Amino acid sequence: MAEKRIIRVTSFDVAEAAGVSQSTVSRALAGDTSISAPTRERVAQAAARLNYQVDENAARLRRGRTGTLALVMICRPGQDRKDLNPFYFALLGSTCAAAAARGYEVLVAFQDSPDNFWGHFQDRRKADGLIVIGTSENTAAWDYFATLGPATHWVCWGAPSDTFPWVRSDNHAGAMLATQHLLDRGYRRIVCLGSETSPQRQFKERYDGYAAALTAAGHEPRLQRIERGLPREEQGRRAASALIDSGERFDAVFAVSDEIALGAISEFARRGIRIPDDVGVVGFDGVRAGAWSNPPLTTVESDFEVAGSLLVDRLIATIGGEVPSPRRVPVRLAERGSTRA
Amino acid sequence: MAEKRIIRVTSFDVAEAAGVSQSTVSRALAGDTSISAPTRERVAQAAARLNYQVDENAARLRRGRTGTLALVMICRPGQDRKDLNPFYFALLGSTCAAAAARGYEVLVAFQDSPDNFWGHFQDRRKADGLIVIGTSENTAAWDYFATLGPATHWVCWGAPSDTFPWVRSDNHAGAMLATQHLLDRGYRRIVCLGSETSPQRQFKERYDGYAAALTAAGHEPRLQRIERGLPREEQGRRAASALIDSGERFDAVFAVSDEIALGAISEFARRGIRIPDDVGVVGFDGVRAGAWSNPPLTTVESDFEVAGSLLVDRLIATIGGEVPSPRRVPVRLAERGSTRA
DNA sequence: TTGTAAGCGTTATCAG
DNA sequence: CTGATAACGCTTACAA
Repeated sequence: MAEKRIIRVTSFDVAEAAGVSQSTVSRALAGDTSISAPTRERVAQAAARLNYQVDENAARLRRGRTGTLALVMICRPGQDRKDLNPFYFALLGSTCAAAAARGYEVLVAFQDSPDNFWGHFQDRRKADGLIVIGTSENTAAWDYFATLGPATHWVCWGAPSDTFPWVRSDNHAGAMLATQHLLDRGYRRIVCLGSETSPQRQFKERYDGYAAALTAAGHEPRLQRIERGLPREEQGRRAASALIDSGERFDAVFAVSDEIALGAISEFARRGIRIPDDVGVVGFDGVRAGAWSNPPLTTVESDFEVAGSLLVDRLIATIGGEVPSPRRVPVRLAERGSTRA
Repeated sequence: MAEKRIIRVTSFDVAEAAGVSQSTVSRALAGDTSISAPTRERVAQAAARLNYQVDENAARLRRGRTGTLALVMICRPGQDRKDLNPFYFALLGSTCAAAAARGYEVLVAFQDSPDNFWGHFQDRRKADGLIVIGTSENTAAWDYFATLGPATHWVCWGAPSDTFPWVRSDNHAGAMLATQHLLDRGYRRIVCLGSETSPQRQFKERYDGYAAALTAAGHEPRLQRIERGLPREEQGRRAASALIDSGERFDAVFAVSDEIALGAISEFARRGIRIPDDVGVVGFDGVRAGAWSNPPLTTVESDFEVAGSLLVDRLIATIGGEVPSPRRVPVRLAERGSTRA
């Protein structure tokens, strides 16, 4: 036992300084009500004087719980951190905030490919549960996380299938909101830029919402498909280009994501099409960049504060042994300049 | 000892299954070279069969190290997570990636005000060290972190003073790059939108770089001050407005941050000033939104991948007992549409 | 090359 | 209300 080790103030030292037993220190500091006020005070003072802080590893070892949630952010392989959809970053932030508000800490990991997929946070007692956030496009990642044992406590955002324990935006309602807004502004030939077959499940839901609103108004839904495997903005540019070249008339587009919408706007501008006069554009996500585009992008925003809270609450419920059902995050329309006033 | 507790596979179980002692299991799994190949194999198989995973809390308690770095993101009080400068999010991502590459995990906390400032990650053995990232505007936060004991291992990005152990962009060189670019494009009356007194230390360095480049070229530096306490974009709008109203001639502005530049661009547009023909604009930071403004913003980008690596490397060096010196992150100019081609 | 045994610093049970 | 004391599951010095 001749290891070299930094000297550490332990609860024994505090006990000695306060003239009580070590277990009393533990109880006093943990707020156990059975400890008398004067004792508690003496212990608190001694602890403060000695700069004592509980060793969380020892506490967790003993308790069997960590008070930590792991958050895995799934990226596209090789993708620059900077090009990650900003919505996910906002969600990361609100998740951390929600976790903190409930007394949990968050361990964050970015994962993008099979050589770094790893979800054994709970098995290793690094965390009590797992939140997985990220693009459904990375199917390998979802295949991996689907293999986690049934004892694993977890929730996810953006799951490609309903077999995952998910929290999601109310995509259907949001898409209807967007479509109805376009109709209200007098647009009639409204095309959806998106996909009904993308692993990005949300896209399908958004398309369905769009189609439902349009059909209800007596119009024909029309889908301009995005090409797979490209950056979203490029998908938007190409879809817009293809739409123009098709020769079919249209006066508005609903894009299933802001980045697609932004790409479309730039293509329309390049081809001399004026927004919002010739063509109206609505996106989905509420990313920051949309506020700076020309014109600023009208979009459907998810309440990402609610999203973070819902993720954390669901996970904590799961940890507590409940079997919570999937949840939807409410959305709202942010009217900006890409649709007529 | 009648606690209810979930049954857990321990290294004893693996030892029994493999027919070796518990310490041999520990060594075999840790890759200790003294263990013979056949034994190692038998242990690995048994562990796999039983789905055994090391309990990190026990391991850390014993080792005295956590293999974790804490990252505190300082926000403006009350600020929406979404309005956080996107550069910080990118930095968060690259820091996590750099940490993972070096075998560390990252515990993330967002903190904004005195009631949630907290830096005792190391004292509580939750982490081996601390990375603090955030706006210098939150002076209360920096006051707090300055009180951490000298034994605390930490580094920060965006410190308001040189007494902090920092990593920073090469602001001076970046500002010179931006200014020289404007000169090369034929702009002559170049005004800086910024501040030399902001707690945001980087702003002063950027102003100095701008002034140095301009002076070297035989021109007069000129500063249009931003008003404190407003959102950056609004600061940009007002500074641009004040500059126009001053009546003094100018043909370009160098803004000390992209968000200020973006605000200025929108004000120039509102007042009928054409960019880049009437006025050239350069920003600093390389935020995503700049790529979507009208016209897209020419800017100075820090290499945030390097930034993350540098933060992590410095911190690990500090943990290892070294006394590393401050480091600068290289920058580059991203030429886009807000300056003449 | 492997086994034995001593902690790491808590929390929780039990007794008083 | 408080004090002994037994784990929690691992890593590592030491012995064989």
